[in-house]
Amino acid sequence: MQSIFLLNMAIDIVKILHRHDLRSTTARRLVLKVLVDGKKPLTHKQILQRIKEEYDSINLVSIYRIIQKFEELGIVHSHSRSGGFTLCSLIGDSGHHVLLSCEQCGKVEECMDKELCKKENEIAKENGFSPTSHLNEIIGVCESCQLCNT
Amino acid sequence: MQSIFLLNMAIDIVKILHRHDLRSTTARRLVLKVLVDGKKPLTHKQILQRIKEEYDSINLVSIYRIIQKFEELGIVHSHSRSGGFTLCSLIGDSGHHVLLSCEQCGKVEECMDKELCKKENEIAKENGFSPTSHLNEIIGVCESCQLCNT
DNA sequence: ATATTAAATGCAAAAAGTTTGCATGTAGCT
DNA sequence: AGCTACATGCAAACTTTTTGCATTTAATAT
Repeated sequence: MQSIFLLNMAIDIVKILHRHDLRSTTARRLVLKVLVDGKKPLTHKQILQRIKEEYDSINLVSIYRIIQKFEELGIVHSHSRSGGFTLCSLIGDSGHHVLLSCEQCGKVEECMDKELCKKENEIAKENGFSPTSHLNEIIGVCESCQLCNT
Repeated sequence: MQSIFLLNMAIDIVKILHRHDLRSTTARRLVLKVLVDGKKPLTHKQILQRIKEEYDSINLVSIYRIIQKFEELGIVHSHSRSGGFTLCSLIGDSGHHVLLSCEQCGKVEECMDKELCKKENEIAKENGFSPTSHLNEIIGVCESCQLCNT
């Protein structure tokens, strides 16, 4: 795999990797770049597709391993969903991940909410749990599908 | 498959099925009974195991189909989790499902919370979503594992 | 620059979960 | 009891995810 595109890759990407004591490999840079640019949760396959379209080909297995590593280090969250796929999203510092998934068009959006996070920590506490992370999914019908239905 | 145990099966089970216009088959009664008795989320395989242990053998495929049907009718929720398995739990009328899963011992508890439900509906509304259901998972360390760690 | 070494990747194949097609069996009804 | 539509079992397909091993590569020292 070549690294032609390394030059115009945001420096942050490499920084993030080094900050976590990760070797800055081409595959890792690409996965991270796609997640940053994507600005929304992606499945492993989608990550692969985007990398293929925009850059070069890498192996799906590597994406699994990279995501796993990123997750261990707290760089991404992966969220298993019914239907047999898993969404991966960057962990920001803006609070708590909530997935809004439309049961009609299948679109998945993501939003953040700090209050929800707080509330969940309370629930954890009430049950004797020491929380490390949360996952939320709200299933419903999105705005555009609601309009179509009328 | 015999129906020896049909006699001492709570009448509610059959009622629930009929209320949803479902044929009261042995397999469905067993799945429902195990979920009711279990009082906690179970995977498809766990449901199968319990049925095998306590009653008779049925096919895993049937469990998948039964759970799918139950889910369509709003009798159960299934919650995909990282690690490649899906938990099925009865939908009660006590509010909102929250899974508390311990990352050390793997134990999964379930609790209900109406406020969380309300908060999530607000979030959905803010994002133009018309919510139909929610899923929550709080990952952390349970009480007993915390004690072991000290 | 080159060599070294531990770590990361690619490939193939296995493993696990889930779905599908089809023949058979059964619940609910007459 | 017989009919019919629906449910189940079985085998096999399909999808996602994991694993083992040989090869390649990043980071470091020479």
